[in-house]
Amino acid sequence: MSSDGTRRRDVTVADVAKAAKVSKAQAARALGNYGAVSDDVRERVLAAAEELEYRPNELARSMNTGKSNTIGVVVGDIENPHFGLAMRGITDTAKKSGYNVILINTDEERAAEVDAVRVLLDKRVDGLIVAPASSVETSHLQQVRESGRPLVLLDRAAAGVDVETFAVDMGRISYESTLHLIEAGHRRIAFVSTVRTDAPYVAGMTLDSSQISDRLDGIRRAFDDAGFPHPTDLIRLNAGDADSIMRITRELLDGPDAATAIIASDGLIALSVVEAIQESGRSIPNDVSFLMYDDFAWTRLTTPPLTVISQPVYDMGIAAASALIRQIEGRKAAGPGPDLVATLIKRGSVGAPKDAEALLPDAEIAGILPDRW
Amino acid sequence: MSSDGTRRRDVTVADVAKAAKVSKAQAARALGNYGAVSDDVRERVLAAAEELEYRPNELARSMNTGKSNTIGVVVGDIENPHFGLAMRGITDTAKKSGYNVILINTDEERAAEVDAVRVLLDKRVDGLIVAPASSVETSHLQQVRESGRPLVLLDRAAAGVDVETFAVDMGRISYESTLHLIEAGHRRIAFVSTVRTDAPYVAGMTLDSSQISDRLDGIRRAFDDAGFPHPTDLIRLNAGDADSIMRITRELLDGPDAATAIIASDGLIALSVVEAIQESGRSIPNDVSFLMYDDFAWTRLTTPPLTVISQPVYDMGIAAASALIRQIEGRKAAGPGPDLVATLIKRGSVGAPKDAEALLPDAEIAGILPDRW
DNA sequence: CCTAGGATTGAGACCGGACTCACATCGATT
DNA sequence: AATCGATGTGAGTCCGGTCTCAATCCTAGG
Repeated sequence: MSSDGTRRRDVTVADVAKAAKVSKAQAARALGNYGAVSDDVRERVLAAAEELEYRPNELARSMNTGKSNTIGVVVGDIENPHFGLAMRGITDTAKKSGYNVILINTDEERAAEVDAVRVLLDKRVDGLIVAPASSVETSHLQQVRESGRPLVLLDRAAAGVDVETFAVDMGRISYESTLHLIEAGHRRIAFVSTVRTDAPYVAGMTLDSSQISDRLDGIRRAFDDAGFPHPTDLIRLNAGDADSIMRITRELLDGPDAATAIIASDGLIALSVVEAIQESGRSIPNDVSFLMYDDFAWTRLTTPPLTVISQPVYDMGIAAASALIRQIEGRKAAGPGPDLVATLIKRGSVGAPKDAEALLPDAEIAGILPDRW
Repeated sequence: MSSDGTRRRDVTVADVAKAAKVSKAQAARALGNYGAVSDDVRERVLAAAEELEYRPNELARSMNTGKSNTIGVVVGDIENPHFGLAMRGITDTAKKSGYNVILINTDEERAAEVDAVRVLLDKRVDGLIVAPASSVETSHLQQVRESGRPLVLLDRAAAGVDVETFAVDMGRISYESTLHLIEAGHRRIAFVSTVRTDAPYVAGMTLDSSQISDRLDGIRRAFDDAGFPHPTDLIRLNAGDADSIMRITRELLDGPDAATAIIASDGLIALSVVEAIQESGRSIPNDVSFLMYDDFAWTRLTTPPLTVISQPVYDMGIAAASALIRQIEGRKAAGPGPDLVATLIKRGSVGAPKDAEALLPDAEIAGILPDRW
């Protein structure tokens, strides 16, 4: 056991003061390094503190400074390396400025998120970084706003919550990527996401995730601009666990009207989609083309290496934390934040569809492609 | 900006009490759900609280209960999915029991870890889960012990720190895996780890990481039992970033005495090793066999899928958090914890070495293999 | 030598809850 | 009707710091 007889009560300033034979106020001043303290007193206090192994109680300190030097982070799933990396950016930045991080995982459940936000507010964090599970039901975030506590959003925007948001322009990159697929000859392009919806997808509908809405918009615009109909039957939302994703993938690839290309909405989905493709005996990109969000290191290791949409996740974490801390400390924004742009990294998983003879790299498509391509 | 004129000072029990026309004590009782309160008072107080949107200040509460309902977690690298998953186990478990988690990343730096522990102690966390960067220099962990605050170790043991530790038996699984490679015909088996050492490796030396020491012991024992000399020249520690790992891998595969099999000490190392192998134009397992720690989903996606050592990381997180919370709440261990055993999952990345004609599946080896193989 | 003004210092209030203690209140018991 | 135990209740203390304020100490200028 630990007990060496004495049940060690924490050493407080009062104890140090007594040992140094000064008033509590003086001891506190010497320890806290504020106010006026004579060298003599300071020395005695510091010596006593050392001797007694005094450690300040941050809780008490926070109580009357009103600052906890802690920021709360609410994400859907840290198990997802996407958030793991963002988290890294956040903690690295926080540490540099002397802040700690309380992390709460919501499993992408709004109820859990509401709870998380409340708990963090109750714990008097100095500010919050939230990756909102829903971009629509955001009353709890508005409440944060009203509480006056700084708030910053990560990864996704939230309707009616006018705060700094650190996310990439999904519409743009989605458009660009879809065009890339269309240019390769694909018309039957599927999109698989775990975002939950009650109603089936229709163009322009409001989804719980602004991110996904934006991506779908990008896809639609690409098809529109290319002059082809957008195959909305291939939009698969509500993809849940690994099994369900694999099932969906098999469905997508079966039948006369099968998809010729699949876009996976995140790294976790990608794993199951690729696994299902491989299991079905199909090859990428000969039988199916594949494109995914997030450039994880392992995407270079598959055969062929995967074409991905790289997002500056670590930088997003840094930017979010920096901005939050700036707000906490009441400083004005020095300038526009860093450009958080996603880029399409073309590797080997996108090729021409099998029935490629049906199409040609027509001027019609080439015409709409930006010059830099 | 946010100010609607009033600089909203937090609503306190005193405010609620006044609004409900009762004493502060009564309001506190009604709100905190303790002591004796008449129905009438309770109703009025709760109504007033609702009206004023009262929220308790957890800091204040923690101050005089001495409980913060927060546990501190110190890991080397949250970006590493290994810890991401463990973290998930921890947060899931903590949430169930009403605890929050403060996460600190140490970058595997001991100084940062010492700091982290101190900060968390100062913040009066109720307990700590640490994945110690060093299994040797553990004075800061002993101090935690002395402070009387519950402590639990994750992933790695620490010398002189007698607390519950949740890690798999690395010696056993390393032995088993090495035997698997030896049985396949390998004699030149390399091991790549990022663990830092000053001196070059010699058998039995003390490393900063008990985990790696145990693995190396396992390898050595396997070679001993199989009756072959352990090629210590292929033990590569101090592997740093991706570039350095790739360089090391190339060295390992070059020359007349090249390695015929490589064991990667974790998922991050594995990525670079495999990339280097592929880049060098070699194929797995025809030119090199490969084995790695941690069964990440992507390891099934490479060609061939990789043979891995699966660790119950999520369960380790759960077990660690459960045990810690049990200690915090002063309960005795109900029984032995769950068995945290690693298993070798044989997939396609281990084959016979190229010069396989030199050897045969001799009885000598078969003899030492456990029956269940 | 005297005094103004800055440097030191200690007492005590305060942050926002939890909790102790002494003092009602009240129905039930005998 | 007097008594007793079980509630109810409010005043006030405490947790461990920060910070205000008035008092005291010095030292240099006059």
